[in-house]
Amino acid sequence: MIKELDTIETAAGRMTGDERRLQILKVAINLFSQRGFSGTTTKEIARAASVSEAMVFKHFANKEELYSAILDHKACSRRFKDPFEELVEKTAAKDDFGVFYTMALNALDHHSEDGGFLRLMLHSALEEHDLSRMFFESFITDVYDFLGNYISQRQADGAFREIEPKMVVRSFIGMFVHHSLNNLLWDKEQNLLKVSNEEAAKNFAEILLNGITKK
Amino acid sequence: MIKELDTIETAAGRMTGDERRLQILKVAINLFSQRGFSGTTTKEIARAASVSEAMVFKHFANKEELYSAILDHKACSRRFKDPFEELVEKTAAKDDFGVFYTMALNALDHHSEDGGFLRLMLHSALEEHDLSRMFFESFITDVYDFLGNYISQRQADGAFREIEPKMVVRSFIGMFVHHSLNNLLWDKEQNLLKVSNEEAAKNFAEILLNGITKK
DNA sequence: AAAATAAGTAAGTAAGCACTTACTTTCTCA
DNA sequence: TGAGAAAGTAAGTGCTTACTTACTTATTTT
Repeated sequence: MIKELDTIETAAGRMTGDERRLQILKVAINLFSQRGFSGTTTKEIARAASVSEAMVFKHFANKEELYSAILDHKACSRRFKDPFEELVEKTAAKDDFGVFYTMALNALDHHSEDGGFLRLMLHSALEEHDLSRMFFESFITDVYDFLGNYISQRQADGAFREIEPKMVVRSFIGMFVHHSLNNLLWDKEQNLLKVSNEEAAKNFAEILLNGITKK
Repeated sequence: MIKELDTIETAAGRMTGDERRLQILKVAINLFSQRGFSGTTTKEIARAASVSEAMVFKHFANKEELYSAILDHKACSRRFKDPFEELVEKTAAKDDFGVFYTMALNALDHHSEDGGFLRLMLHSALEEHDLSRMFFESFITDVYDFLGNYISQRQADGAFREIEPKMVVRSFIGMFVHHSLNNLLWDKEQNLLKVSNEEAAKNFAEILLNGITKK
């Protein structure tokens, strides 16, 4: 909302084509995440990027293509694979708390750093755009596989109770995603519940682990 | 999507003012929940209600007021209080599983019966409309109080571990809300995870209860 | 059955939308 | 240094939007 200005990195002035393209893209990401696709006008995008509307259409054939470009940008630029790297050691060490804590904390930090990301995902899911569908198919299914496999393995070890692993994954993801959604949409001032991401991650991991370990 | 026709209750024909008003409102709720506020045109609403656009504006001064009317309608018509009644007995009986199971199942059933409700809430939250803010302030805070108090009480009984009750409530709500969101937005065909509401509610309640009871 | 009232519409209006055209300014390098 | 290329714009285009006006039809009331 007040962010409109700081996205325009170096005031105005002439840029190279690639610079301008990227700048328009970033401005668009910002606006789409705030107002959604149909709620954002190309005029607003141009204004926020301090260029004429014609420049927007020089770089992107139409509004729809701008939206698709966001998909490429977010999909490429995001380190959607590396949170796993950190987790692989912890799974190897069978550090149950470490696995769940790290997973939750990474997600919570990502969500609070880049609130626009969640908003964008929600908007595109509601508008039934490809953006969230592709994210879901490429990333979320991986998370379910990764965590699901770990849980199965620990069940085989006799460490965890017998429950459908996917139900466990869904429960856990639900905890921190819903927490981020609350902070982003309904309880921005955190009147209802104010905790650090570390504290939240710790609580979520503890509840879940106690919930699934054998006594 | 295919629903457009069955909302028009008795084909066309002349209606009384109140009947027509309600019919337009229902049609609007349907469309707003699918496409959001800025994604829905007054022309579409009129078409879906088989009346002229002028009729829409005879009953609602402007598009904004239509949105507000939805708030009144949903807030009044909903039995936002009675899920508690069922819970009160269970809390009185200190039936821990019953409390959490019933809460989850009620919510899950409500969400799958009326998918439009969740979509409407999300749209209005993203668009920063009053609809979801009022729902949050009137209903969600009550849930936190109700469940939070129960948890505190059971902690005093020595039945539950010492954790911030509100963190427990958030964890639990997260489980089933996220589950509904998944079924509604990302995994409609339930390829990733297919369970009945009863099964899901049972699992959520068990995980949470084991997660917070003293050993 | 005439007068009054309420339900309904066809055909607008001005502003806003995504997108284009025709043109100017600034940079680059042979 | 000057020609070609790329960055930039002002001022449109036709269509869609939320909303209105001036009128017609059906139902009640007396």
